[in-house]
Amino acid sequence: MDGYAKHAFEPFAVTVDLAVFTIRAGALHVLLVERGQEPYAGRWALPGGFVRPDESAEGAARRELGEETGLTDVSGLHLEQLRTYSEPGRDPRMRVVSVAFAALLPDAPEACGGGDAARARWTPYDRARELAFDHDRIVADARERVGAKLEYTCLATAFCPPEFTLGELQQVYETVWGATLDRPNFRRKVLATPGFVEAVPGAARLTGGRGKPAALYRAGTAAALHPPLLRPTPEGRPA
Amino acid sequence: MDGYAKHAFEPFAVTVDLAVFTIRAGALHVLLVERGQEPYAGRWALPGGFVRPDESAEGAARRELGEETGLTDVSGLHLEQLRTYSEPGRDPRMRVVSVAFAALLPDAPEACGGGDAARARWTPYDRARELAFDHDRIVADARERVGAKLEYTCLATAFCPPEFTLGELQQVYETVWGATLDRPNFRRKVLATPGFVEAVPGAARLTGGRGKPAALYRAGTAAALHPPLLRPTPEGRPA
DNA sequence: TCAAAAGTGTTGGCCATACACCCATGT
DNA sequence: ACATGGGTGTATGGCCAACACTTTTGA
Repeated sequence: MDGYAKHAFEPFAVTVDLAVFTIRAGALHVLLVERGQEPYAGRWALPGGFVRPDESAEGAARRELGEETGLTDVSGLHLEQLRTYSEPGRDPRMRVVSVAFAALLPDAPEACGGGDAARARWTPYDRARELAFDHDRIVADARERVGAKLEYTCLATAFCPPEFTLGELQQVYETVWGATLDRPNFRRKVLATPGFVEAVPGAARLTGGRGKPAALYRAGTAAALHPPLLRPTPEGRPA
Repeated sequence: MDGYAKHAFEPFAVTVDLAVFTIRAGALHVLLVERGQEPYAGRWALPGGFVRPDESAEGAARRELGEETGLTDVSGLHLEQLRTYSEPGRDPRMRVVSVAFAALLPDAPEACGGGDAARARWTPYDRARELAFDHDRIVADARERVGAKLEYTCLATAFCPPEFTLGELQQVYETVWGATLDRPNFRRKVLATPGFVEAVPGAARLTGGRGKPAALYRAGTAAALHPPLLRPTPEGRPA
């Protein structure tokens, strides 16, 4: 931080890029926007934009999130800094350093595509390929981070509406991890963690027609998960 | 990323800040430099500097790490992006966005204080207070991250010289966590994790004069730790 | 009456904690 | 001889995966 003067640096542009996830129809989806101009015109990309002079990167990310999703109250949504991508040449025109964020939403407000992007669309994660710039990598990093964080934080509730059933919560895990979990054990683990979820005293909701109505829960106040809820070892890992 | 033009942004300065940790005399130390000019002249700060036009933030961090520590081969050392600090006003003069890194070194090359900093010094973590800018927060974030990563990665070997004893490795954990661990159990857990450490076939080294000579180990190739090595619950946590 | 989903009970095995104990070296 | 640190053995208890079972609804 020493030895700088006004001319000691070349100006950098600082942007934010957002990997916004939701779960729809049992599949992980990510919000993409279609680029209207070169470079990468017509290609899909992560939403994002410039950090303004008077705001932090977090502020910019939250503002963009609101603009792109059309959500008015974006204050309570989970937004997490992922990492910063700074390779020279990641934008062909100029030096752009981008602070990437991961955001999690409950099943999506269908409306999206406000802001300055041409179009916006929820895309199944598996089909979010060949994105502009280095966004393929960013979205892969974000997905890995989200998957890992489900293990040891209470993050999964961020994918759920304000009131949800344990079955829905379990589907979040199963969708993000691509694995199936044992329902009785999942239930016990969640309920055994104080502050993960809290029961809603009143009603019970129908699951989708068939089956016993499930109890409703709200997100609790805890942030960390002790002990963690580990994803099943994919194959013969020593653990 | 849409809608930019050469004038669409105010120039930001982009810097890196490094929280470089080592273990000395059984205590966690962090590398600090003394600032030679305003603001915060005379105060201690994290080493760091501007990202140059032709290098990434990682490249800048590695370069600064070499300059500040005097290490010539800095290629194998653990360097990890922590997060980016971008609050407006974190530097009183101008808009500076800083990408912070955490680095881990084996017991320190005594020589430090090259580069453009006035002086540099290894400081016990507990005395690294009232640093310049928001560096108090950065160093605290870095310490927390390192402590957490010891649980589920093989990172601890980054604090050790190329060949080390299990006792030294255990001291890394005990120092960073501020807890004592059971030696037999620690040993078993480490050896039960394939790729964490590998035995050095040849010699055994004296521990410091007294005691039975300890076997030597090298860092293995594994990155993750399954199952994790959890820090002892400080006090009656439900886990 | 059956299917489907929620929820409860139970058991067996694994692992980790705690601690006892032996080994090798310097003083 | 003893202190010091390295290393091995072992048993108890807790946790968890697996699965059987009951409950409540819609069709």
